[in-house]
Amino acid sequence: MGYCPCRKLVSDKLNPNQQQVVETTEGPVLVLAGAGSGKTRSVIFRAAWLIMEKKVPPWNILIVTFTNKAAGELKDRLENLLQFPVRSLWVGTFHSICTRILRFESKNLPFHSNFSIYDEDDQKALLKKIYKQNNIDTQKYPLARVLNTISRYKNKLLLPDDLSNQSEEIGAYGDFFNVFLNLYTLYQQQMMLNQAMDFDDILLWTAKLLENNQAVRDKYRNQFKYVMIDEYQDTNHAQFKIVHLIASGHRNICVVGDDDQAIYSWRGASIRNILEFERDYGAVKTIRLEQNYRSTNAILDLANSLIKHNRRRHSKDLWSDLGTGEKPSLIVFDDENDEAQNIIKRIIKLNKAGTPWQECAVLYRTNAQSRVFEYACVDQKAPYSIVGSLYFYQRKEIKDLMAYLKILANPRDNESLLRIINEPARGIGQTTIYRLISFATEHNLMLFNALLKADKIDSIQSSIRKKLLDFALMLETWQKLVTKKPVLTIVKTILEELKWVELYQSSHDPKEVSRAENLVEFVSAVSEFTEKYLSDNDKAPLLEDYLPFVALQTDLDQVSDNKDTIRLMTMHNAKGLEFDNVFIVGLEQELLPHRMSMDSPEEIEEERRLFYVAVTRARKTLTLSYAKFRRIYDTYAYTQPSMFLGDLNPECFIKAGDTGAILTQPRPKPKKKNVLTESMKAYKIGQKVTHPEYGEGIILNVDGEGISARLTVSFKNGKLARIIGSFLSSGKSE
DNA sequence: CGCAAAACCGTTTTT
DNA sequence: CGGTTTTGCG
Repeated sequence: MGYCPCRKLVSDKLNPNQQQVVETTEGPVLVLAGAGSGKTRSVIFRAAWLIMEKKVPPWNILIVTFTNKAAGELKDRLENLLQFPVRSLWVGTFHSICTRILRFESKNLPFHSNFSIYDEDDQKALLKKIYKQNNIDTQKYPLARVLNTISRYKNKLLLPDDLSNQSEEIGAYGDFFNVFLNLYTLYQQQMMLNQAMDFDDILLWTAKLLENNQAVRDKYRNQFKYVMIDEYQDTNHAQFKIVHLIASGHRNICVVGDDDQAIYSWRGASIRNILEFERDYGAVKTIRLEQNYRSTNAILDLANSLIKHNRRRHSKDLWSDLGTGEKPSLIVFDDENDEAQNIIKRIIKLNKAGTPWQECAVLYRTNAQSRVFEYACVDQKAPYSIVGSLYFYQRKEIKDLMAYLKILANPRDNESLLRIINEPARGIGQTTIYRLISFATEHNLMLFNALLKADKIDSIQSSIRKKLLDFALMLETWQKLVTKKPVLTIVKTILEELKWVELYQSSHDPKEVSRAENLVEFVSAVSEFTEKYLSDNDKAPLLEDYLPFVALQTDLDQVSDNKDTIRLMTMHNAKGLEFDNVFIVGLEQELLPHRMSMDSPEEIEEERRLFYVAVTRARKTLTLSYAKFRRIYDTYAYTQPSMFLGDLNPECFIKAGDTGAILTQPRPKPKKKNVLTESMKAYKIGQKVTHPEYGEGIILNVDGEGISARLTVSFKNGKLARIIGSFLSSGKSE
């Protein structure tokens, strides 16, 4: 292993500016990197350089990426380059890194190391309860607004106490503020009681810990001697603070960003962090990467002509030596179905001509737009993946199972306990729960302990007291396994003992049956996690290793990375990715820019940047489209083309497909529902089928008709899966 | 207490 | 439109 690949590779594979990024290891470095300018590559080489040339031990390096996926890829590529594994290197998102620190430093915090992590749904549920308990009007104080306000304060590192002390300085007065502050206070109290943190808390408590505890701060300052932050334009104040607390001592910090790609200001991100980098860290070496290695000039010209309409930006022009290439096109469709069907048709054509499916991406503004594309893919039998949708972990049954896991790891987590106290149904109703809570409050017990004393609650009739106690004892038994058995065993035990899968399976409601499949799929996900974990560790993961991972995991689609499928995703999700052929759809006013984001010039500029991000994902071809009609909720309405189309230099694209015919007829006629041949309709329960991947199986359930039917199939290999009819290859022998 | 029918309500984007 | 939460009855 004495061979050092770095020097030669750096001079061979990087341009002079990129080399500077790699070799400037000491002191603050600001890399202004345009889209496709090879910034990830520079970061990877820089890490390799530190390790190989500067002999920096991997555990002294911290790299923060924007998504878990990016972190995984970065580590893989780095190990690939180095030809040896770097287990001790810290690479991850702010949230995953902070969670790690918080768990480790719990003795210095008001939280124990197995604190729960609450997602947005959990937050809402908790806050709703607080509303109810305090008789607060949801209309007058909208939940979403309150949560959003809480989030904004947390990003500024302001807890309820800080607010009441300095409400004068922040100029917060009035009715709303008072009620809000009360809600915020109660919310934080409950979170503490439950030993739970939301996503913002994770950052906030890390920042507070580093700020207030010198020993801890020194420890991490010493540990992370070299810090690199990707997508710095999308960091918020809390994140800034965390980095600053760690890096302001040694000042070996390298941040990479592009103000033109800042698309998260709604989450508290501020380009201030880029603009003021010099002020924050002193003499900065600024390096610009403007050569684009991704797209043809036809695409870059269009991108440049778009983004120059933003006023607040560092002027820069991307250039590439990849030739002119094909001119982007703009296609106008009748309605959203027409758009989806035709785009997929085009992709199929590309595929027939030799383009892999995975080199085709459809990018849209809102998740809701994915549905029609999903249908179109099913209709036309094109394989697809929806990237980054929360689909899986957001499902009720998955969240229920997760609640079991959370309560086992963290018995103080009352929210999780209440979620599953009667799930699956065990005859514990609202009244009982109410009495249980009263008992717990009266005796100052956490709910779980109250449950263990259920036989002492006189107000509950004895048959139900027994049910409560049985439930409590069951949880207690499992709890004893938590530190001894791998998480996979725990999950399987829970499912088996509750007979949960069987319960859902035996339902007559196909939706319930699909819940059974999802539970089974969850086991696969845990199993997959276990395998991955074992490649980095010596023993199988415990529950406490799994929970933080899964709480911060939003896209399940890492799995489908190597699957050859069409990629459907939001423009936000496309950040950092690239494809040969990109289709940007729904370019209409109120969709892009979105109707919630067109009140101020700043918001419009952010929407424009979002469009810019989408455009710059394309390597070879770019297709833009909009529909003249679109259904929103239950009404069809005319649309207006996006104002951003007007920004584009008309010479940069070709307009096609607008016949104007539709205008003579205000309402598009409803599409004929799936035209199908008899043989295609023939899916029946009990029928034998063959799937290209899973082999032979028997249909357990049919949901829908024809090729778009969703089938529940039990395969010979033991797998239970939910499959779309068109993916089965044969259906004989009834 | 469980179940079915009936309101209800929501869509920006994500860690 | 579609999914979840609330309601009202057995």
